[in-house]
Amino acid sequence: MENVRELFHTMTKRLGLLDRNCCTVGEIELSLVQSHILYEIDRMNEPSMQQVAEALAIDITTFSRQIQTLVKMNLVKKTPYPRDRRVYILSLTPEGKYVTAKIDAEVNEYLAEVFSHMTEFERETVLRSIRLLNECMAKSTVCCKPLF
Amino acid sequence: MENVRELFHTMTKRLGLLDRNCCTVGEIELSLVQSHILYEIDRMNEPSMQQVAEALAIDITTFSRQIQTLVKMNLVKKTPYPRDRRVYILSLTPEGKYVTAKIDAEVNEYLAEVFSHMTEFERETVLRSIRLLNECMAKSTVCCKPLF
DNA sequence: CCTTTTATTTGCGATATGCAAGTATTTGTT
DNA sequence: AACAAATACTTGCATATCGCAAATAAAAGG
Repeated sequence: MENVRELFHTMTKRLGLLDRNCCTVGEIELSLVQSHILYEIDRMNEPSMQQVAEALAIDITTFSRQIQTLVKMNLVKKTPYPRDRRVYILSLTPEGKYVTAKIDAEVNEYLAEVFSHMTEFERETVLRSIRLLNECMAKSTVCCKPLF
Repeated sequence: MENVRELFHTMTKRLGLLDRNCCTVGEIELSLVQSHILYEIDRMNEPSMQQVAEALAIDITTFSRQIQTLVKMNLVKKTPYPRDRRVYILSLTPEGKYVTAKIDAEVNEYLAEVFSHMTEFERETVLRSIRLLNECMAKSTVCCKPLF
């Protein structure tokens, strides 16, 4: 059996690099973490602070401060939750939505470029493989368990 | 076409989580970055500072300081390169080798657990897919280009 | 010999991090 | 109702990380 870790190491390294290209939209400079936060808020349904922080496995205190920054940048809105006033619901402002959509488009463009080096069949196989891998990681007892 | 980014987002998130479990060996606490540095030094052939920093796409100044820390921890050795005295060759100390091997074993164990949820055929397919993906990312003009 | 380039280090200011502790609110108990 | 315990979030603080600009030191090119 060849070195499986090597394979994963290379992949994560390259995905990381790919990721880093995707954090500037016009005037706005985002850190990687911030772009992930925007992505998660967009994806989740009226999430609370806790929920997003947990989904991204970010410490809640760090997360709290990141959100403060994003609110100041006018990308995220914090709405008090009427049924439980300890809770804040997070959402994207119109500007936040715009930025998130831009980043999403850019990432997808990058990925399309990567996939352009494959045949249609290979592309299907790779995507199916990633889907399967995600499922199996979700099943794993080692990581990810409480978070997804 | 479904959302490809979603797939990659989930995968990188989970790989990141998996990674985070792998940075403590006995008394020694490593950051994620530090464990990647050890891995690269181990893998490369008598690399210089530059080479490792570049392979990991870490800023050279940050890298310099990380190496100082790892040298203090007695995990990495810096050897002056006789042919060019500006250069330092990096290598692992016996302790560094031990720690790196331990981490490697742990990661492989985690991966084996993830793969245990697949059939042999699926496992082969997934590994082949990752290999292909790595190749295509290396070919990509968007990222990774000067680095690998 | 002197200018330029290259490899690495240091100064510094801006963030990011996470633990401990604090505030505010809700929930559970009697 | 009253109060202890739990929960959601924020702030203080000490530490770590980041990357640009500048410094140092050595090599390479004229």
